[in-house]
Amino acid sequence: MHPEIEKRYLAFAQSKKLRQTSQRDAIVEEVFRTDEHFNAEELMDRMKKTGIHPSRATVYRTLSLLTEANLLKEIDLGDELTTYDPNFLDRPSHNHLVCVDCSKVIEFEDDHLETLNECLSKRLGFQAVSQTLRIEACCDKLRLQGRCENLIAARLSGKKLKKRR
Amino acid sequence: MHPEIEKRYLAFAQSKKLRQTSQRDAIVEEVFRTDEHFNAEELMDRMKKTGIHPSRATVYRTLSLLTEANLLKEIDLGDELTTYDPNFLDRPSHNHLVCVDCSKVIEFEDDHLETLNECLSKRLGFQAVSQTLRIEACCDKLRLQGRCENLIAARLSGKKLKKRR
DNA sequence: GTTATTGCAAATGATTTGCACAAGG
DNA sequence: CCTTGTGCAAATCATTTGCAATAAC
Repeated sequence: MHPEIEKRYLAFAQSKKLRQTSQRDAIVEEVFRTDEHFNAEELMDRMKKTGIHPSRATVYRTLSLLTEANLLKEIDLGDELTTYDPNFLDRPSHNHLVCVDCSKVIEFEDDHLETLNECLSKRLGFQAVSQTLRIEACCDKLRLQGRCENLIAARLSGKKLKKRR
Repeated sequence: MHPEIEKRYLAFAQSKKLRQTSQRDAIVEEVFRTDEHFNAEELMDRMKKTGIHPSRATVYRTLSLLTEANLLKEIDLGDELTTYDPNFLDRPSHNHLVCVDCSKVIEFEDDHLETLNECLSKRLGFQAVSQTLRIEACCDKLRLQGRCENLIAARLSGKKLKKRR
C-alpha cells in the first residue's frame, strides 16, 4: 500500500473517530494492494483469499468510507454495477477507455482535456468541479488481426462481458 | 414530433414487424413531444396527463425499443437511475454538464472533443465508437450572487436533488 | 461501560420477466 | 386464427438498513 494512502487513511480514520477492526483493516489493505479496478463482488472474492471473511455489509460500508475519504472513486464503466478505482491519488484526473469487445479498461490522462474542461465550463458560466470521460472503442488488434489476447483471456476466465447497449 | 424521428421510427417499426398499439403510439408521441430529458418515472407521470395510462412494463419495453432504434439514448447523469435523452438525432455528439447545486443539465457540443477523442483512441490503438463526457460544475450565479433560479425552481417543484458523491 | 462495528436477514428501488388475457393484422 | 403486445404481479439484483450481538477503547 502506497505510504501516502496509508497516511491519508489514518488521518481520515482519526478525524472520524473510526475504531480499528480486523475486518476494516483487511479490506483497506486489500483494496490498495494492487491498482486494479474492482466491484463489490470481486472484492468479496479477493477478501476470501486473505482468510478474513467480512460480511457484504461491511465491505460496502468500508467502500463508502474510502470514497468519502477520497481515497477511492466510484466510476461508471457502462455496466449496471459500481466500479471502484483506487488510482486517483496517483493520477487525479485520468479517464477511461473501455474496449467494447473485451471490456478491457485503459486509463489515460490528457492535458488537453483539462484545458477543454476549463474553457467549456467558463463558456457556459460554470466552475468545473469534476469531469468524467468514458470512451468506448474497439481495439485495432481484434479488427485488423482478428484476435485479441484480452478477449481470449476474458473468455477463458469466464469474465462476464459487458452487454452492448 | 420531428418528421425525421417519425420517419425513422416507422422504418424501425416496419423492419421489426411491430404492431401498432395505442399505448406504444402514445408513448412515442410523448417522448418526442419536447426535447427534455426524463427518466421512466417522469415519463409515467407525463403519460397520465395524456389520458393514456400504459403500464410501467410497457413504458420500459417501449423505451428499450426506442433505444435499440437509436432514437433515444440512455445517459448517466450521476444519479442512480437511467435518464433518457431524445436529442441525439439533432445533435449526435453532444455531452452534458450537470450543476452540482441545482442538478440543472446543460447540453453542449464541442468540436475539440471529437478531435481529442480521435487522437486519443488512435494513440492508444483503438477505434473510437462513442464517448461520454459528463462535467460536474457549480454555476457562477449561485457562487457570485448567492442565488440561482434553477435551484429555487428545483426546490419549489420538490425535485429531488442529486446526492453529492 | 459506552459507543462504534459487525453480521444477518429483511428492505429498497429501479428494472425485468413469466404468464394469462387482449388486440393487431 | 396466429402472433405480438399489454398488464399484473412476482422476480432480480446491487446496494442499503434495522437490529441484536460483539468488540474497541
